[in-house]
Amino acid sequence: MNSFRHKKINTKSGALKTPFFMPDATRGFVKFLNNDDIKKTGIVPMVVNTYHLFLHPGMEIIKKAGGVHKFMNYHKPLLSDSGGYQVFSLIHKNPKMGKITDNEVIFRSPTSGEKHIITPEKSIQIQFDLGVDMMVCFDDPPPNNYSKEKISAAVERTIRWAKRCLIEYNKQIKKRKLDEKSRPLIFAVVQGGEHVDLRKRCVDGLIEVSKEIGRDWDGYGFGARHVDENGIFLEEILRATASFIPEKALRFALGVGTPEDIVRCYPMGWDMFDCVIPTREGRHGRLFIRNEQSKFPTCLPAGRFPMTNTKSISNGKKNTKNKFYKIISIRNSKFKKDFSAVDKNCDCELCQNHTRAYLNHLFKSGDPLGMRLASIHNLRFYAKLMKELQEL
RNA sequence: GGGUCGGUGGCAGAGCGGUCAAUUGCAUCAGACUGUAAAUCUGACGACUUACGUCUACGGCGGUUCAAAUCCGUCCCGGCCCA
Repeated sequence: MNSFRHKKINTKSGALKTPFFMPDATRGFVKFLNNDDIKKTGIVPMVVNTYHLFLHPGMEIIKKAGGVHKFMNYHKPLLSDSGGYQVFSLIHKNPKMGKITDNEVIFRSPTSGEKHIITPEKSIQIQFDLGVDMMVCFDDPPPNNYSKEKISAAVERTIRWAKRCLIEYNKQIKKRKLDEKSRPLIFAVVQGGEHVDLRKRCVDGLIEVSKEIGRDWDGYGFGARHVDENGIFLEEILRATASFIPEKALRFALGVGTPEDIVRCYPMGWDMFDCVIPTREGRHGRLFIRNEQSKFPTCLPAGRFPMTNTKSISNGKKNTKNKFYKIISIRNSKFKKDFSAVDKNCDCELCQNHTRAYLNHLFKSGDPLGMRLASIHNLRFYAKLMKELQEL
């Protein structure tokens, strides 16, 4: 079953081989890093966010700049998230932040309090204006602990919205005279929480939509959270959902994840990943280090690689045994006098030039340089991990 | 020498009779983070104890009071003003 298919996809900004990881450049930048930093990590595609860029700097500026690539001066593949996640992270988590109706979502800007209405059509229009290479349907990702009824309602809404997105997509393609080569790829999103039957229903509904409208989805995303409330990876849900998705479509595990989660998802058929973890954890002083003793990835295809849950249910503590990597918190006092490299086998700017003691000092001093170097290191870790997966 | 204002936990700085082992910030020590409201957030932070709790603490000593970081006396130390 674990067929390691390496798909090659073509976008107007270049080709990509799966699997690949995209860091989140939500507002058009990866915090603390410039394009040269990104390039040196080996990372190529990135994710930008429709809602955040719509708010600031606003579409007038982006259009005037000639699209988000030109604005960022980043001319490699970019995927835009639709703003659907903000329905979850802003509104579902805090109803004061806006309102969801069947027709639209009213967001209250977290910064200004200003109200903005996003509809599926508007999200797609914005994404075309951004000029990205890959776009995502506007969806409604409910928290996994909602009742099954509520999650089912979100599934149906997500399907209805996907239809509106696809209609708008076709409209924009026509209006902008785009062809197969120049059009952005479009991804539907599968909701359904922790319910396999709802995930199945969602994929089926999305397939129906594509038949009805007469255009296949280029890919399907796994929506909402892929871990339960205890942080336990929803292995069976991810596996089942991947199996429901049409074989030739791309499978995008939105928001996945830890290195461990990515490595687990890939054999299930997931091709693309994005996550804030490498950069956010980096900014918070947590550095990923490859475990030399680990036999990964050579034993991965055989399915014998230890895929321990990050947290065990019984005691809530981390199980780091047999992991192929570990994480150090560089702010911990034990690194104050540690003059070794963060990872002596790493070729990133941090590990090649500085000691743990120095990075500890940078973090203790609160200087942005520490956060930059840590982000670079973690992205380098992810880039190398993806390369290994690509070579399986 | 006279006057005056002050001396509080690693630092800064609240409290000005009981609800004070003492607000808050910083520092320190841990932890969390999964389609980024995150350079954020949470917890611990006098000693001993798993905990209940006990002890020692608001410059020193001595008073007043059922009760003092808080009131009084005195001494020591510091800032400012006058000689």
